[in-house]
Amino acid sequence: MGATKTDHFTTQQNNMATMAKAFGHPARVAIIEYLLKVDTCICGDIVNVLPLAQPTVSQHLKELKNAGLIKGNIEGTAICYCIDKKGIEKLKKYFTSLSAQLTQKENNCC
Amino acid sequence: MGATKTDHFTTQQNNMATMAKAFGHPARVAIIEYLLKVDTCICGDIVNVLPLAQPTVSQHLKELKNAGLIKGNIEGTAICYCIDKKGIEKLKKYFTSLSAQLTQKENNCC
DNA sequence: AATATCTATCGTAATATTGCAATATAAAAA
DNA sequence: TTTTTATATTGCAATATTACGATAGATATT
Repeated sequence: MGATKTDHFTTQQNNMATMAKAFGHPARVAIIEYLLKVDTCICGDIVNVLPLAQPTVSQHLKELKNAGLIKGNIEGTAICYCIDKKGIEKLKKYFTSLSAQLTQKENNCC
Repeated sequence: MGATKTDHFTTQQNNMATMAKAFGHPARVAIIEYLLKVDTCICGDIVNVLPLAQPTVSQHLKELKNAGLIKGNIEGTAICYCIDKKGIEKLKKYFTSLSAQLTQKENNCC
């Protein structure tokens, strides 16, 4: 085996997993944090900032894009990448909800 | 190759990636959601709830534990698993912060 | 047109993950 | 003590991920 059994879980669960998975690599965390830091969206310098080769960075960007965490527009010869707020918002809402439910429960037997 | 280059990123970035990665599988999302749903912490029935074999579930539980997302106490013959609030809280804070920073910026060129 | 620049894709090697059967471990019940 | 019950570990096969060199495509610049 080796393939995830996505069929057996709900769409929501799979969606959450996909987004979280995209965040599950330090390089992609670094990319998001860099995109947040820089003022402009013209982000042709991501490769220079990361300690990884250009094809590797390109691959990570693709995954972030597929997960709905960043958007990419063609801007002349360069590509303009920026964070997709919707994706971050979904993650925020999910964990905020989890946290709130936990506080309500207070079943701390552990 | 194939191994993540953790050395080149900050501890915080690696920590975030580790926690997010633990959430990056629908079975583990389902486990967290189940632990949240049930009232008690005595969770010997996780295996019966999931569409996966016992060793597979055990492995997923181990990963969630290593990532600091659940806690496990020995409770006689069964093991008492429950959510580790600290972990969820960290994720919540991180994404809440990201979201807040995004709202402040408003540099929506995309 | 030729060149330079930026990004994507392909191909491939190294490593990690997923999943399960078989087995081990440990405590409760008989 | 033997058996049952619950969970962990081991070993292995299938698949996915990570990383990069080589190369392709597309737009600026000369």
